[in-house]
Amino acid sequence: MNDKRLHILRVTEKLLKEHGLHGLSMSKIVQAAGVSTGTIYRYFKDKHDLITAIHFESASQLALAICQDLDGPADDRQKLFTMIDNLIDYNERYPERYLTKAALDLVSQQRTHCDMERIRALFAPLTRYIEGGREKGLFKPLPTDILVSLCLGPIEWNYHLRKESFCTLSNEELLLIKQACWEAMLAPEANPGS
Amino acid sequence: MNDKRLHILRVTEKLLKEHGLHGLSMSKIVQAAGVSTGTIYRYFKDKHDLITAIHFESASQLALAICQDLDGPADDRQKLFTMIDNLIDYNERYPERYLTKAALDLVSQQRTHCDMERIRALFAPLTRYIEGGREKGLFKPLPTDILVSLCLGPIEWNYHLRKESFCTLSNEELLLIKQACWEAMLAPEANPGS
Amino acid sequence: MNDKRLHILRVTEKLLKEHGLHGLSMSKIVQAAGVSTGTIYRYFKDKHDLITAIHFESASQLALAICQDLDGPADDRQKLFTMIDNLIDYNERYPERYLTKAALDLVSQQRTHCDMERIRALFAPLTRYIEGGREKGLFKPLPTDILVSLCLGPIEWNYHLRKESFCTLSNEELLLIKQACWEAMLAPEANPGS
Amino acid sequence: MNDKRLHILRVTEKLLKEHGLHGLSMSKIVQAAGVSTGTIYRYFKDKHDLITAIHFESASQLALAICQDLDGPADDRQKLFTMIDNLIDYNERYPERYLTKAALDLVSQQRTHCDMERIRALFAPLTRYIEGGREKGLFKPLPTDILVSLCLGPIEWNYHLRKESFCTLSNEELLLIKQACWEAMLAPEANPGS
DNA sequence: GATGAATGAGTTTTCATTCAT
DNA sequence: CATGAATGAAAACTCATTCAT
Repeated sequence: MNDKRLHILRVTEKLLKEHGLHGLSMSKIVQAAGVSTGTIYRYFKDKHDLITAIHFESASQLALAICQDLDGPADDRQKLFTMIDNLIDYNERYPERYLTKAALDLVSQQRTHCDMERIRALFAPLTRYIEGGREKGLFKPLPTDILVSLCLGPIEWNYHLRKESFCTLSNEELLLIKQACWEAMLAPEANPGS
Repeated sequence: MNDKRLHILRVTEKLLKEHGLHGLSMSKIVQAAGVSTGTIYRYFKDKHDLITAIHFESASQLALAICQDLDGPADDRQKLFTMIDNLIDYNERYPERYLTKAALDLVSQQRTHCDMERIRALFAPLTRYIEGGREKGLFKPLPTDILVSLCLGPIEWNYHLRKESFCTLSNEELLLIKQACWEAMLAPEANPGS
Repeated sequence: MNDKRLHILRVTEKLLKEHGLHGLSMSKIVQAAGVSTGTIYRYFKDKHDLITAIHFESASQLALAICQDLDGPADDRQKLFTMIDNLIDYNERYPERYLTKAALDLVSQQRTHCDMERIRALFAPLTRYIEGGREKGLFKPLPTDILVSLCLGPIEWNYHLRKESFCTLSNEELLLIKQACWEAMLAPEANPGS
Repeated sequence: MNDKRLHILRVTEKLLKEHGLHGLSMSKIVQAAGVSTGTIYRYFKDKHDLITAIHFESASQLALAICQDLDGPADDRQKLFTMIDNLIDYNERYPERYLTKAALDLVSQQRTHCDMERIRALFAPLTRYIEGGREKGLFKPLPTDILVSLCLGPIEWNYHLRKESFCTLSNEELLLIKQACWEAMLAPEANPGS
């Protein structure tokens, strides 16, 4: 059944968050998941396959979380604010995400092109948003990656450094931050003050 | 001599960058460094100690690189531009740094308080810069960590995702980015356009 | 199966007797037992655990050997003679026992309280015999340990020093010895000659 | 100087008593003795040589301790009582002796014939005592080793089992024990009561 | 399909000993 | 004579993977 596959994935993800890739062994998974050694190899070719699957799941979930409610009718500024809220929400709910991501990065460097494409597809709403804004002349004339870094990078980096200070910020402070991220992307002409 | 300790550190760092923590074994270090097994254990208590030492070195180097030429007479905007240039420089010269950092984070979560203090001290020029600006009313009234994330996060995150596109950017594009990072920190009243 | 655990124990014991704890290595056990490295670690947590298990087995066997046929209807003097015969028999059959015991003592000093209790229980017939005799006024009014040392100590010490001369003694000589051990325990009033 | 050799011997002996042979490493000796690695190898050919030297020292000390004041004018019974007192004294002062002895036995099985002869010579007063008594018809017509086991074995075995109960015994109890050891050796005709 | 005992190559670590200074 | 850094063979132990049941 696919239930078992999912169960193993969930348990492994939890162990990764707790102990990191270094410190993850198949026997720990076996113990924690309550299945037998052989069973894991029925659902995953080998350890690498399991890790890669988790990487894919993790990236997918992040994409889904960020892009939630993005294609609605709101204006562009509001859309970014929504994404940032989504991102903060996601990070607060899964506080160890970045550790996991970092661990996975090291293993799955050779992740299949196919997987990359599927993940990229899940981020499509974000890409569309950025590219749309740039074409309208609203955002700076920079590569998409760079624009994404300008508007979401500060939040991501902050969580990466594990300064979990966002949840302690007041609404005014959060607004200041969101406004800063928004303005960072704006084209000079769209941002007359600078 | 301390030469040998340093030599082992350098070789290990190189191996870490090439194969990740995952593919690092003491015997590989022994071979690559041209020393005997026992020698490593003369200078480092065990593998963990060696990894921790590299982490410390790595963080120190980043701090030194970023804060280079920061205490000169330049104006605040120019100082940030210098730091960003330093950061880009450093990342271009050590393109695998983030892989290493990510790997190290997973191992050295329990790094000693003492080491943390020493690293923090190396970042002091950056901290002083941020706090000075905030007190002058130049920067937004936000915690230091957040301000650092706003001005350096975009670059860091971009490198973290290994989109090594900065070196392909034109000078105009780089200027746009730096300006965006600068404005992200500025207090609303200091940034009349927003 | 528990067969394998027992097999490893037996093989290890043999190696201990041949080379002492000093010359015992896991790889020698692996070779001698014809199992793989990992298998040993399935049945014993680590080397110390294996040694401790052997200690326990060894003490159990000694207790069983000594106390054999002790609870029968024989008179008290005959009972001691039986025990001494058992002890000599056991030592002749396992001539290296003391070497093993000495080796184990050094390692298992911190053997679990639980194990101690189980071993003590196996010696219960001996203890009962001694205490019964003392209460009857037949044996000297001394602690149980001391009485045991008086009646079995000479034989034990002799084997400990590896003067394996008992087997070369005549029946008359053996009888003299046994009689001496018996009289050593007797209360003065029960032993009118002294 | 011979001072250094003696110092190393003493320190090693102490370590042996504390941790057993298993757990004794040259580096521990180096640390505890405050000399350099090379120095040990100036005074002892190798580890085995060092252990053997300690064995010899240890056996010598025991012999000296037991045979102290043995050649005086006292009667035979009093002489045994003196030896037993000496033995108890020695064991109380060096409570870990047997552990050390056991450890050494395992290593020095192949101790040189020459050393054996020298140790045997140190026990000569004891041997003379036993053999003299036997020839007089006072002791049982048994081999010397056996007679030694009969009169000193109980005490030795008791200490071997680390029941350090002798120091808690009253003088009457001690007298009972000594008397028992004495009688154990006596020839039947010399011990009319049995 | 599921199990988990068995495998053994590979890893980390120890430690007696040597030798250049 | 003394030192202690360096050595490297050997030890203890791990763990991804297989396969008979």
